[in-house]
Amino acid sequence: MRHIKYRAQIAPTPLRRFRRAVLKFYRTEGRDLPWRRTRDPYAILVSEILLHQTTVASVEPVYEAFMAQFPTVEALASAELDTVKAITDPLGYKIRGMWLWTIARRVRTAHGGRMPRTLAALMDLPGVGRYTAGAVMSFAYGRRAGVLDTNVSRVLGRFFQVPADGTAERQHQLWALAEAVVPVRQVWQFNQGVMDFGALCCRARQPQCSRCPLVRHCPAAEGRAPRAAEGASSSVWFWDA
DNA sequence: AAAGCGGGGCT
DNA sequence: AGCCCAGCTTT
Repeated sequence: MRHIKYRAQIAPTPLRRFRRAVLKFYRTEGRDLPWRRTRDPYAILVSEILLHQTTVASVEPVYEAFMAQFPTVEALASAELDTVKAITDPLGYKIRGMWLWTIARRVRTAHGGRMPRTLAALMDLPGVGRYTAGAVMSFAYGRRAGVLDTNVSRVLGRFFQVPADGTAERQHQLWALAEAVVPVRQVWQFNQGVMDFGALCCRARQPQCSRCPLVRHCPAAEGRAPRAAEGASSSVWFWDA
């Protein structure tokens, strides 16, 4: 077997349980964020780039200001770079203003003014990696693409017991999982939900296991709460396909 | 595989 | 003082 791609195979029960819990979590506790009120791929992309290694609370006002001043990709393409950077620089990672401006100009010149519609075309844009491209595919276009950010990495790593070494192999496994767990329906709600679940419940520090719907089935919650007596292990394995 | 980007928030 | 934050690009 040549050119083998890893695929994650997850036992059906933990997978379904995980999906159900995430979707319910989003219905009941999901955050109301400005970039969740639109399906405009341009607006989604702007939000995602501003959110790189930056907290939601910091991004919110900047996103509002950015969209007010540059409501369309054409508006951004026609703007002076300095006016863009004036808005985005305070967030840090100051290259992002240049990225957004360059993206807009490239969309105008190379894509006829329309946002790219495929994962590959999106990833070809400066500052757009696999996460951001997947976010646009699922949040703007409703496509079944995986998203792996710091939240999803932590949640999947814990629940599906991916060893927390900093290796490329771990990243590989996490990406395979991130794509495998996305349900066929309710892609948007699920991907938003995993991130909310990670941000609000399965947090990096002081995870809220006591109010976690999955605590009885989570290997990482050992000692934090009673485990289910049987069938609790979320077996995950990988093989060449 | 590792470094660099970066300011803000929270412990 | 240290860790974390809806990552990506460059050595």
